[in-house]
Amino acid sequence: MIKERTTKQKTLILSAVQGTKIHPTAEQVHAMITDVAPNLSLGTVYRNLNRLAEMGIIRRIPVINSPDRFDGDLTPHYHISCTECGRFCDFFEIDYDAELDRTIESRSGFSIAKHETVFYGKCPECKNKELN
Amino acid sequence: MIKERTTKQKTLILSAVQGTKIHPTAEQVHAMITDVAPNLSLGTVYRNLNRLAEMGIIRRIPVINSPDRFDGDLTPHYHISCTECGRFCDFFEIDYDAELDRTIESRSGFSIAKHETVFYGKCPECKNKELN
DNA sequence: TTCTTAATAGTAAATATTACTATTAAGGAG
DNA sequence: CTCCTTAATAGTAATATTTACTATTAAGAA
Repeated sequence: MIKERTTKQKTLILSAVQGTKIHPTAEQVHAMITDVAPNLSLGTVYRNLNRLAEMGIIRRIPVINSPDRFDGDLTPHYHISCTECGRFCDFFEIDYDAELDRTIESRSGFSIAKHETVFYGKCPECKNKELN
Repeated sequence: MIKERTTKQKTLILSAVQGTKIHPTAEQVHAMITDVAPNLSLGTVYRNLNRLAEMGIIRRIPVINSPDRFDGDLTPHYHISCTECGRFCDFFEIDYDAELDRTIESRSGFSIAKHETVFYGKCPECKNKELN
């Protein structure tokens, strides 16, 4: 019984997301791949990113003033976004609070799968630029 | 010296966002207002929502699989999103962790203005539907 | 190797958002 | 209150961003 085929495109897209720390947008994933697979279409990128995210194989992260970003690192962690330059990076030093999910669950009646937290501020570089 | 004019449209848009708990999208804000101001254009809604959000008068909340939502309630609080039906609501029972912002700040070098946290899961209604 | 059909490429279309321009109107100055 | 400057709007076009559609390709079971 066939359910999910392993195609070159799907493999490329997944490894592109898993092989970078830039948290690429769909457009960026497409650009990263077109040199090795010039015919790979943007629609295919979107379709596979969506599916991979739904399956929980990659993460989708919505960000203020940015298209959605994708992260191949499933280790629960938070992100920081620079509101000046758009720089977007991991923050591992504070642990993901899984306890929080259970608390919300018991108090809201929802079943909670996860939470996404993004910190917004100015990166060191952009802070410096403002001094000039 | 003029800097910011108070227009009917701007006032309407702000009070629409402040007067609801549905966390409307830009489109929804527009729909909420067109009965009292039929000529108010969608572009004006976007322009004002963006400005109000930049000024910190309202909040913009990006959500997975949803257009950005706006919240007139500036009280720091978190949100829950139902991944089945898209229902989106406040969760006040857990306090916003302002401490977290200071911790990230000192460890990352960023200056942090805030963080946005959205919990994802299934609302009680959607949980029930699945049992059938 | 054959065959079924999931998945793709290519394209069109829908959705979401921003930009542009003639016109309107907010509000300071007289 | 009236005039005047120009910020802001309406209306529209344009630009993302994302999804849908269809003929064709190719994964992988038999």
